[in-house]
Amino acid sequence: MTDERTANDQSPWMPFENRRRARDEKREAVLRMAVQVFLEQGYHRATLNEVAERLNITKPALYNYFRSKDEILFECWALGQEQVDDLIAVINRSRQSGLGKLRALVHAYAETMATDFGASLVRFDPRDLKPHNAEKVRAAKRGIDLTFRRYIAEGIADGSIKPCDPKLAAFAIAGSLNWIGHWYQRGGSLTPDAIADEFAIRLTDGLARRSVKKASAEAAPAPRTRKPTKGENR
Amino acid sequence: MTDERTANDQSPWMPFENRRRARDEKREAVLRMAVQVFLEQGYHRATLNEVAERLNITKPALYNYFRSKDEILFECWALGQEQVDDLIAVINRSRQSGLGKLRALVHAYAETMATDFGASLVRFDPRDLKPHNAEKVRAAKRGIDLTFRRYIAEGIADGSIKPCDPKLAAFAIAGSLNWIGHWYQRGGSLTPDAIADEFAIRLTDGLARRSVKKASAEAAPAPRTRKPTKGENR
Amino acid sequence: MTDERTANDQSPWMPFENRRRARDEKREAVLRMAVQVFLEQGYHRATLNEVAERLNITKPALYNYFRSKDEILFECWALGQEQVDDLIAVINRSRQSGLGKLRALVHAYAETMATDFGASLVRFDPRDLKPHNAEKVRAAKRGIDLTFRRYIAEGIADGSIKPCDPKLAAFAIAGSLNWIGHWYQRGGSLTPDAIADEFAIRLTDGLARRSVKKASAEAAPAPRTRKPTKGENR
Amino acid sequence: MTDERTANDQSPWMPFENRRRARDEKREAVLRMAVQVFLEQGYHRATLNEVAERLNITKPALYNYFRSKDEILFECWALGQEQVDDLIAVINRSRQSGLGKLRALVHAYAETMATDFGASLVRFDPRDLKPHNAEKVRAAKRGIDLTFRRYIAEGIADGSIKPCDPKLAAFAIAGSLNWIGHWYQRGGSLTPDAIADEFAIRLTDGLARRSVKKASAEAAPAPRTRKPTKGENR
DNA sequence: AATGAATGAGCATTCATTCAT
DNA sequence: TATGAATGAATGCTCATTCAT
Repeated sequence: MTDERTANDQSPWMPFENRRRARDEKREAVLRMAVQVFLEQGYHRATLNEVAERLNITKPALYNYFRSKDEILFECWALGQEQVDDLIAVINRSRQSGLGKLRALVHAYAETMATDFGASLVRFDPRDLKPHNAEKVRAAKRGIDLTFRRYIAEGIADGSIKPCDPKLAAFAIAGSLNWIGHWYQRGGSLTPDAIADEFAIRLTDGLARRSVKKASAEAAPAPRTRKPTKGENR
Repeated sequence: MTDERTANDQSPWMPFENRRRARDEKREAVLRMAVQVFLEQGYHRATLNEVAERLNITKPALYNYFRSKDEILFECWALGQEQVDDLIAVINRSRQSGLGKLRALVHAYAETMATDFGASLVRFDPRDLKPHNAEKVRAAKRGIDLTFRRYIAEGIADGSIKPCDPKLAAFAIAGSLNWIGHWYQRGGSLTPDAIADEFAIRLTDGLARRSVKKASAEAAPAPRTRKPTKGENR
Repeated sequence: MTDERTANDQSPWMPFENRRRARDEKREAVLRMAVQVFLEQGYHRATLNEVAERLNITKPALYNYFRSKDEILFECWALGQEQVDDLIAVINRSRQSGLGKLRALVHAYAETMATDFGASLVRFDPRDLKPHNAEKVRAAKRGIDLTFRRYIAEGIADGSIKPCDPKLAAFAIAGSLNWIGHWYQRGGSLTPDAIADEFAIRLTDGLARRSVKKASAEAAPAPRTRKPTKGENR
Repeated sequence: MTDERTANDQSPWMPFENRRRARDEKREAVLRMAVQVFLEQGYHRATLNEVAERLNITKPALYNYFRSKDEILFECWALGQEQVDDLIAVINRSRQSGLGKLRALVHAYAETMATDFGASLVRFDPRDLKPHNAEKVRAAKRGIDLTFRRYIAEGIADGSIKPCDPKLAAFAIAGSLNWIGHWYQRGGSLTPDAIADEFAIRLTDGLARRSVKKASAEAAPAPRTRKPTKGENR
């Protein structure tokens, strides 16, 4: 923590840059500690004192970086959301069948759920946020849900996924994944990657026109289709 | 103590019975209102005042029926757990394949998740309870999880379920189901029964040695998506 | 509780008398239990529920006999005060020297302090009473104090007591005695009578123109320290 | 408050010192006010609000210095106990006969009883404390009692005190002294010093092998520790 | 940028007391 | 007379937030 400070004193050329970097680093450090404490104890039972103490600072110091406890909560969520947004963006850019995209999303999302910020997406309660932010959260959740549905619809359209109700299928899959955020614990017998692998298969196998096992046994190349326009999914 | 009272009246055991029944009814009314408020606002944001006011009584009156806020929380959970215990007991007594039991459990559990007390099983935080009760909750959760795994293992043993890791499969299924407690809202477009039907198929189809569709296609020429005869699932 | 009731029903001839007697007996029973609980736990920590439960009745039942908790407290005190008043009345009527009266008072007061109602004289706080009653208590306390002083003054006048400041002497003696109410416990190694004997000597010996020891040594060749015939002390 | 700032510029280690001192001073101020309110109204009737308001702060501010109401009570008691411990330590170090030590203790203890913190030793109820602290209090009380007994026993051994039962003698003396804490009021006609003088003589005269009066009459220089003149009061 | 101190708002809980039965 | 139920009043305590330094 004091490292940046000293660094700052030693490099007077870019004091501003350094300061801002130091500030951002501290901000992040707060979030990393906060998300941990919030997950560990629950948002309401967790106190800012606890967060501050673990950072070896005092409570009011937190207010240099955040305006309120719920803003901290929101930022924790936002970091997790950012991860998901990125991961969706990558998949969106990829050229795969609907099933392929769905599997990629399941895999990546499962891994995310095993991180602190990822878990914060499903273990924090939007009602603890200011209405303004709560709405952002709800919108983002809807967005993720729609992405699941879209991939499924794409898969149905391109024949990689058996016809089904995308809405309920998405709920089922998302439920399994979100639940990871509740039961996964670091240091358990399962690595996030293993979980992700397993879920990517299991959750989509029932939907696949050809199950993974059979498909790979037959060595049939994954059916590829064009990417349908968004309008088509809806 | 109440003997003179009862003896005094005409129906010796009625008044006492009546009193006790009235008391139990009120206790339950409190729980029904409390679970509603707790789900609606979240345990910490909800105040006993709110619960009491909605019941047209005053806060201290609640203490005639419960010793503390967290005891109310626990009792809400307990009512939900009771439902699940009952439902598992019934399935345990039934003579079905592992797959059959699993499907029956999925169906019944899904329906339970759509009730207030059912949702309280997954939306309340055991850490809000006294250690004593928190442990009971955790034990019960473990119990449910083990039931899922057991049915799967049975299914693998009797050939109705494809070989797989019961632990992860159980997590995946339970996750989907538990998530219902988070998104289901009364008055939505989906009835609990419809959800339960759909989940019973979808979540188990991937595990079944023969998928529902194929199996029914072979057995009966009526390809059903949504609503198979209930008898079939169970 | 029901005993009086039945007795009442069986002897319809004097129902009124019986009722009143029963009522008074219950009233006293309440006071005996209350003083015990109050002493044991302290007035504020003690609840009427506790008192009632130990009597196998319910809290509101107490209100048939007393108007308020502090009235119970006052009545406990009053019973103790009555004892002291009686005991002073007896001594006042006796024909003794001032020293003799003082010793008699010390002895009797010490014994009283070892009773529940006696202890209530010094262990309850008048500020817990309604102003009306608090004033009665204070007046009575002053009365006792004045009695001590009067006996001392009488003793000085009649030569049985060495000249001294009656006020401070009374304080010193009363203090020792009152303190008994704080430390005495039933079942301890000292009997109330033994304590009373000892205090009667010790607290007055310093005041006596002739100490007990010397006096008795002159009168009788049996030097006694601990246990003179009761008659002698009084 | 501005003091630290100025001091800060001049002496680097001052501000911390100053802060701590300021804090300690405030803590003490709280205790001084609290003991006053507690004595005045009784612990249970006194509210932290009252204490805070008299200090021109708000209730929660008190929690910067103490963890709970009963901790404040305990600290009040502790300050008084400290005084007594010190005073006993001094007497223990002195070279006097048992009688001399006893008289010194009586005198000093009497004076202490006329202070707020001294009175708190006997007017607060250990049962209002957490078990942990209550035990400390009881142990300390036993310690004081034993000190009285020890001095008496020493006196008997060295011949300065007439043979007697140290236990009861200690009770009698301590009772008189403790009672001071109940009746003494600032602004009364008696000064603490006068009371102490009087009690030191009166309470020990009965025990002395030679009474003060006689002894001084015989021209034996009274072995005095604390307070020579004022013979008039005696 | 950081801190000690203070505050305001809120909430669970307790308990004497009342009342209808 | 006794009870179950309900209430009002009060209070200790917590904690996010602010402010002067």
